[in-house]
Amino acid sequence: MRQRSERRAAISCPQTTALLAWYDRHHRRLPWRVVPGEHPDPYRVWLSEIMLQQTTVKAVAPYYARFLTHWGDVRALAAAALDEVLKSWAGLGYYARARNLHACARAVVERHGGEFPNSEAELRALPGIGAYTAAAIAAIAFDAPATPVDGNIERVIARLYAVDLPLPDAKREIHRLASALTPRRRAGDFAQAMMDLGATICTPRKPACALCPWHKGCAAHARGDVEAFPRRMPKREGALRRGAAFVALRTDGCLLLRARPAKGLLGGMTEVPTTEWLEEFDERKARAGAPHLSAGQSNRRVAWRRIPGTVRHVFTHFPLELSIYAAVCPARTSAPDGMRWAALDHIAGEALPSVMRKVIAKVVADGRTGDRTTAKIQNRKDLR
DNA sequence: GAATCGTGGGG
DNA sequence: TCCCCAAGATT
Repeated sequence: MRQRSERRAAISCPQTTALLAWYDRHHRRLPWRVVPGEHPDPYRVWLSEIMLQQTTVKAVAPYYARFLTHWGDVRALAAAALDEVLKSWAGLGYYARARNLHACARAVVERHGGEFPNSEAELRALPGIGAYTAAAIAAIAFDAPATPVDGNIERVIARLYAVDLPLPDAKREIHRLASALTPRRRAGDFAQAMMDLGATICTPRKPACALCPWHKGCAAHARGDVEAFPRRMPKREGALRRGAAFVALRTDGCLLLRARPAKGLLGGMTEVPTTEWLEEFDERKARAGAPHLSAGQSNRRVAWRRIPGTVRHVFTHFPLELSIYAAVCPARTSAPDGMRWAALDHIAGEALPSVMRKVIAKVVADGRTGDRTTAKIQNRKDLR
């Protein structure tokens, strides 16, 4: 972490003034923003900032609304069970955020009496709040002269000054440059103004420089190669991993599920049973890893059927290809240790990450499980 | 400092 | 189809 005292414009420089004026006219209307002049609820600012980490505004909006209907303040969220939070977060990705969100709510109640602290340092000490988010909350919720630097601001600043050093090494320099522009008053508006500028004008590709309040002083624009900034270090791509996933359907309309380990990839989320996901994948061995399902005394193993094709999914650091197996078993089939039967009618409420919904949807689309169960899930829309 | 950690949309 | 990357944090 970098907690250095930053130099700020004693009086707003012309650049700062111009951007704030632009923001007053062209700011985005977003669900977590309040009308100018009103003080935002720190809980809502925090909730939106956590959700917006590496996540688009469009994706966040419905989740934000749903969270507020369930948990209107930090005490309500702190009192919730983690499982319920994970269920509401399912599909949004980066699930450590949900675990930290819950831990943070409890920390705010226990350490701070249910009120968010207003200093960057205290915010930074809370779970899931890093340098960016601490500065963002301080500036937006408490109007403190802090300088959050997100991907938008990195791009805007890198272009404005034609920063040649590639990211992520340039982060320090970009933060210094952004700090120097941050006004003592309206720091929150200034930060949001740069984000809005980056999101609507100074976009990664095909920026609308003609509409930019900063284009006259923009070094990258003067050079004529705006899109070349920010420079970035090339990133290695992860090797393909493979695995098998097993979708067991019971004739009474239930699906076999289990919980993933609390930490790590998709930590704490729900899944259908799967093998490990490895670069070295042996389909024959994988098949042997299918859950052993038998019903009552008859003790006949259910047959697993390979669904043609695969399910592909791309995680941040590796692509995944899953072979899918399906089985239909009698209603009295019991669940193996550590697994449970979940009603398909309530599958939408399960903490299933997107990759698992894809897997289940694949079986549904295949549509050859051959009984009423198929018809039941084929009618469900929440699998997409 | 480098790896890990999701997902969906846009060009 | 492929590639980029979005209001980053944690270990």
